[in-house]
Amino acid sequence: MTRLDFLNAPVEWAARRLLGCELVSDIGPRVRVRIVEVEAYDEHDEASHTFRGQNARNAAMFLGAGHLYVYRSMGIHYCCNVVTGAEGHGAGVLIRAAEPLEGIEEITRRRGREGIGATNGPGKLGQALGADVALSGSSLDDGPITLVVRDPVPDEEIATGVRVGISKAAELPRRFYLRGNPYVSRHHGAPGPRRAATQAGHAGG
DNA sequence: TGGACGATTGACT
DNA sequence: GTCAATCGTCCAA
Repeated sequence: MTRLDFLNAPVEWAARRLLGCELVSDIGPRVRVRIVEVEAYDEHDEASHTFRGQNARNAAMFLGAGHLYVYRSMGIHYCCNVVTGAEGHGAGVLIRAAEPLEGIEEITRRRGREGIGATNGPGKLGQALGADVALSGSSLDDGPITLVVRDPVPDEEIATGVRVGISKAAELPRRFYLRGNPYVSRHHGAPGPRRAATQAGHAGG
């Protein structure tokens, strides 16, 4: 039992609950960021790494709520996920973007750039936190990267949209972000944060 | 054992 | 707006 057991819940609820919470990395000089954009994935989701069952890469996703899952994207980038749900279920929340709160100098050093562009994407955030696959499976309760739980964000501040960069189940509205937050990622193609609020944001309220 | 692809980013036009 | 970088994992044979 840990203070993160509340993440043992439906992944979409957990995803919304994680908005506004903070991630603290003590891998190097302390870095602390506030989560502003997430996406939900679970084992029934064709776009999820866990859809085809457990394997060596995604084993961390089956460890249960409160663990960290890190994977490599496009052979280059590292992306961070918060594992949710019960042990053996293969559900988690991708942290897509965050707002730097502490250790901004370290983030700038790792990223080679500063400002909004330093943490407004999943690969960027992974680099800013110093994450890599060696951290996959570690505990977010007392591991090198920890989750700081904050008060829930009011529903009216949460926008909903379709997920980014996937080809399967791309229509599912399982992306959640803080409405109007400048650190929410922008990307090519699909409706971005500004338009999603009017096009795909019905579920957000 | 070999071929295709990916929960992305950044540079260039 | 368009495209290259880059490599582990998965699926087919």
